[in-house]
Amino acid sequence: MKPTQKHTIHDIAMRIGTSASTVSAALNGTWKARRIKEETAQRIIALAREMGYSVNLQARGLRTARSGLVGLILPEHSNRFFSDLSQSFTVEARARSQCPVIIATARKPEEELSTVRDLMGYSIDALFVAGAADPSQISDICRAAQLPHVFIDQPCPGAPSVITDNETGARQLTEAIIDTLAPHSPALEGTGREKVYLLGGDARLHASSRRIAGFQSAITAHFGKCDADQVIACGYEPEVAQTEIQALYARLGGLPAGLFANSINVFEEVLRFLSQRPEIELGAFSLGCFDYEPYGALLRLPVHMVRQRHLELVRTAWELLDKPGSTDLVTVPPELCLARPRRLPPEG
Amino acid sequence: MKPTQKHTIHDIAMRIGTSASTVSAALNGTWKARRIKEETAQRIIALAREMGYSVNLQARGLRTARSGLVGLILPEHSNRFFSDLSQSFTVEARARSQCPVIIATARKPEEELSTVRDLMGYSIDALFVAGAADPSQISDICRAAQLPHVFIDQPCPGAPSVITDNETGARQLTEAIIDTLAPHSPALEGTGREKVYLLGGDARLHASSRRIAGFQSAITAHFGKCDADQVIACGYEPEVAQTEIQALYARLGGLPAGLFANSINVFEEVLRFLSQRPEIELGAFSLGCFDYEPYGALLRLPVHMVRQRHLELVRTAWELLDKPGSTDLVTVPPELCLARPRRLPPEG
DNA sequence: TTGAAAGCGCTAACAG
DNA sequence: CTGTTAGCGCTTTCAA
Repeated sequence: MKPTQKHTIHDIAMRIGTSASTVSAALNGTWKARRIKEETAQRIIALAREMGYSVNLQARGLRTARSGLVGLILPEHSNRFFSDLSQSFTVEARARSQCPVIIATARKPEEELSTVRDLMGYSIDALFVAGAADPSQISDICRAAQLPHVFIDQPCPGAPSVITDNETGARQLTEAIIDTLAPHSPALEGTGREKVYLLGGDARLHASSRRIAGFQSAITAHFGKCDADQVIACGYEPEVAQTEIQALYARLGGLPAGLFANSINVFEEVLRFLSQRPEIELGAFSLGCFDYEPYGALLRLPVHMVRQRHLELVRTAWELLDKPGSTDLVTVPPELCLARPRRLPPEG
Repeated sequence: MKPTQKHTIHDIAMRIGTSASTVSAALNGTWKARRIKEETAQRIIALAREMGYSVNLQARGLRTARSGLVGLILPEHSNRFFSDLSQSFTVEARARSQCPVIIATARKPEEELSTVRDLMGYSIDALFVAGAADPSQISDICRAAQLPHVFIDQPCPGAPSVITDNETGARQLTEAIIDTLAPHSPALEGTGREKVYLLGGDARLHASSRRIAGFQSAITAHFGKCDADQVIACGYEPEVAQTEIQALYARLGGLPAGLFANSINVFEEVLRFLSQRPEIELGAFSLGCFDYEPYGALLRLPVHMVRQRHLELVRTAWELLDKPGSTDLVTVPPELCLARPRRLPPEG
């Protein structure tokens, strides 16, 4: 109960009357292989516990050229998806008796690189990279240092990557939006208000382009065509999204039949806009979000959501690491979270 | 551009034609103090960069008995407050050129302790503990190992702690709820529906008890008294909170004039309940939440919120660490996030 | 202005 | 079954 000073294996060796290497073996579990007498091992272990001894992992790491640390870099902590990832990563790391080191790099390429270098200085055993701004440079550095690494969410050409199946997810989400469309109203025909729109995202990015493809395929399957104006890939900036939703509303002279919000930020802006509209308008509006936010389920307006399977992503990433040399791009289907049906029609 | 193998200061020393100690000094910044010729230092630095060299921090740490790592343990990542804390902690750590190691311990005391021991094995330079389930044991271990540590959010007697000023925050939140109460309706007098209630939390916990005190003081100041039944400290379990809100509604025969949700979980249950009520009932309902959730501002119902100042908490914690031996309990006032006034009366 | 040498605490041959 | 020895890569006296 009072491990006042830092003890070393030598202290223990001395008190037991044995050598440091025996103590080391007893304490790190290799004693069976080293044919240490069971009783000796137990005595050592018992004393160590009594003294409150704990190994110096820096020393061990220096000697073994490993560290027991596994890194995860991600853009930010304050984001549901990434904090879910952190959670899963922590659980999986500990299950493998590794110590997770999670660092947010603010979507800045330079910060990503310097963080990677930092982590390499600590001899981390592996690096996970989620949502990287600059995947290939990171991969270059890791490869040069022979550091096993894997990308999550944002893939890297030539390096093992695991991402969500954006196209399938988008198709399913679009179908759900279509399924909850209000009954067809001839009055709206030709106004553009009878259509479903996709808002947000950057068509040049891998993820967005797949989502757009999924959206278009579902729309075409159901309506026979998908007009160019139904895809508003205006990026991820909240201000821009807000402007666009307002513009769309003005152009159509009201809400469209349905909307596919292509990211949590965009969704937030849509809600902000909707919170200013009279409830009556929402009655015939079908909304979906490609991202997950539990509060979405608490709105009075039903919202379909797509949720990335963070645990699956992390587990798959670890598996990719286990078969070295792989440059696979693995895809994990997301989870579709359907809104419960509307309970309270606007007329109360 | 191709740092293929791991280099050491000896490699550099050899190629420059100098000694390892000179290289070491040149690279770690002590070269001025060691009176190394500027030109030598620069040549070393240039070559190191060219070779893509990076120090082995485990070796440095072993030698110096430090590590450059600072730990933060917290209950979970998937929680707005804690992920905000992680974010601030990361920024502050990097500003001090330390490497943040953030680990979630699932509110399990054993996991907290084993994580602390793990981290101590890596010779972390300091430990931050947020929302600990078992503060005093953690503090004991740290003190025994002479590891500087500080508690955030959940204080520890006898150890430096920084927490939010719960009483003031609760008083302000209650006042905000009172300020937005619907005009007094004589019909409700005596039914209990004219009162404001506090729901959730555990009166035995430090934080809850301060919040209850703040609530009662604001209520008493305004109404002249605060009945015992106005405080429903039913814990943090969502199921229980859901039951309680339903029971309250049944008992009063409708929504009360106002409600103080004493945690994010409880708030979520309140919203879940409200999402099932017709909008017309919400017109005369005043809601506040002691916690912050950005989606709260996107609801059609105005919600007042109290937000802990995560950056302030982290900064203050770091300051406490800088004046060693302190066992202060420092309090940081929270931020009151007032709902914008109701824009859309129920009649649309 | 610099180099040599010792050693941080541990592990892993290699001898016994 | 166990002890001795030789480092892992770095920092830090101490001498020169």
